Amino acid sequence: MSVSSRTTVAAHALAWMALVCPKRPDGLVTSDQIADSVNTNPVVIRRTLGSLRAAGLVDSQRGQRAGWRLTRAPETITLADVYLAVEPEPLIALHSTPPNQLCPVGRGIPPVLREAYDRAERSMKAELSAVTVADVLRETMA
Amino acid sequence: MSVSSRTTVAAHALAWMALVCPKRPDGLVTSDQIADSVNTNPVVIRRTLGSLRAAGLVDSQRGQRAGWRLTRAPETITLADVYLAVEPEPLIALHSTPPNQLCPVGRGIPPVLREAYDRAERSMKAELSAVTVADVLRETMA
DNA sequence: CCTGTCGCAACTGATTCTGTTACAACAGGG
DNA sequence: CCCTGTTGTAACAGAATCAGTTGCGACAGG
Repeated sequence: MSVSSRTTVAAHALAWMALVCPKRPDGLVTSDQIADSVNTNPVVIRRTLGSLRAAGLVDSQRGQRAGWRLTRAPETITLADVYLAVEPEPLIALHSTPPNQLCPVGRGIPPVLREAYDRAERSMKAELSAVTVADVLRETMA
Repeated sequence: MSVSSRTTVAAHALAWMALVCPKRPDGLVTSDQIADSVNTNPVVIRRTLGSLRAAGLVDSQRGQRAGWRLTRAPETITLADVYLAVEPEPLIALHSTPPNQLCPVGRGIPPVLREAYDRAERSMKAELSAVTVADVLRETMA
């Protein structure tokens, strides 16, 4: 199975905010407006941006002047930051039920695979960290 | 979401075969025996090994002398080969429904993200290709 | 013909994801 | 002090996928 599309939705939302927020007097955009570009439901956007807020990438206001805002310059937000904020699970899953502990392979293999998987995941994240939201927006508009 | 445990099941099966097959006169093991080490159902093993057979990593015989056998030395089978054989999907999914084509971000962002994701996936596979089934078995038995 | 295993289809229950509805909480404007 | 528009969040639906299971035909040797 693939990793869910949450990273894509989050990256899209951030790129759109990087484009639009500077044009607004208060720098705020609503989940409805973002949802219109991503073509999904505002609640999906609020859920995803909620994870990004927990990671410190955006913040939100309630009330009459409600909306969302970037807390960092788009040049300083990488796709690795986005991925980390919305995908807490390890990239590759181990056994769904523990293997046979009476077998030396079943007993010994989980940590070995875990370590190899973790190296692979770190390598993937390193590649993602080479691309910023500003890069994504620039290439998107080109 | 995480990538499914199929890679883990496949790697476990191959490591177990690398350990056990040499001890058998005909070099064959059954899906039942592998399932006992992985602690799952033989049909799950046959499904997974079926993908590995399609990738040329193992083969199988039917009839009275039925069973499975490695077609390559474990030193030449990497975790990238295993992953490739059992996980056809791209690592990170794009939008589940196409974004708004009337928005420049919605129109332009999918290929930009796709390319960044593909670089990340290649980097992950490169790391996986540094580990062979023989490595996994050796570290598992240590 | 008998036996043991593969091959494969079909089904189940659990899980997860995306999308949706509903509504309270909130903050400012009038 | 109410009105408004948005966030925050719970709850639910439908679809997809996964791991596991059952059943049975296909097959190849003894």
